[in-house]
Amino acid sequence: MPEGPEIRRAADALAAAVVGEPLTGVWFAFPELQPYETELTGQRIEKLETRGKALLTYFSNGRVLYTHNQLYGLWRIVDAGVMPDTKRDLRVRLETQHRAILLYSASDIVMLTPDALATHPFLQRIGPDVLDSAVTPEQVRARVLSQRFCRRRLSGLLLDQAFLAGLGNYLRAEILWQAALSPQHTAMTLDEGQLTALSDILLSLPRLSYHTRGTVDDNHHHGALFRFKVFDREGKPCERCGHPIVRTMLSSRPFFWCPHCQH
DNA sequence: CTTTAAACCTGCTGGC
DNA sequence: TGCCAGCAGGTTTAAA
Repeated sequence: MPEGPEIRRAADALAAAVVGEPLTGVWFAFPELQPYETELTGQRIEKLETRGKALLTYFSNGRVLYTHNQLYGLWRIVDAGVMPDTKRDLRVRLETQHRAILLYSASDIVMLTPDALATHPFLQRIGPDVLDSAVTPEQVRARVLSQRFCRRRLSGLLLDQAFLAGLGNYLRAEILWQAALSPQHTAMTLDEGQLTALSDILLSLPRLSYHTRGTVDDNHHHGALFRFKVFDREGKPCERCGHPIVRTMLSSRPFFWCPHCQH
């Protein structure tokens, strides 16, 4: 159940485990990927990168594996030869001499080439990645105000990967709380101060989550350093004003906020 | 054009 | 204990 920071964390851990080592075993569950098992064996994983919530695994023969965890995908790292017991369905296994990386449950897995990345239906459509250090608050501000997005309510806008890639449902709630904004705003109803705060927090909060290890640790257990202020805290007191956090549905997703101090 | 709803996908939780 | 409905931190598509 990952958003941008959790996917990037997973990518970091996977890279540390297998990048640069020759692949001694390659296994795919999906029939359309099985033809690649032979050609990838002996190759190396050169790097793993994230684009929003998508993860790209680059192989030394020029292939690129696109994976998206959606709600339920799970990457794991194990010692070579180990097959952990789980009820989940294994989809990808990439093994080196010492370590193997396993992808469970994900249903959105495609083999591409670097040239094909630009035309992938998801990658071609997503906006700037909030974890891309080249993206600045000024750029975000301009994007919020652009003709394309300025009429969208923040409740839906922040979930739209075409606006900014990597945000998800917990970040939506946490960002709007941090900016003290109602989800009903559009860019056109924000004053200068609100606009500046929002543009800043849209980047700083995902980056904080990433740098504080996200909401789950590298073994996908809860208890990491990033603490929710509103998400999943219905009824608990708002840390800013003491009034109870409210749960509602927005854009067909659970939304948590403090109606008393988010305006 | 924007927003909402439903579908798809898979795993987990809770109620009966 | 077993089964099923409903839900989830996602995305796409259709409908309103």
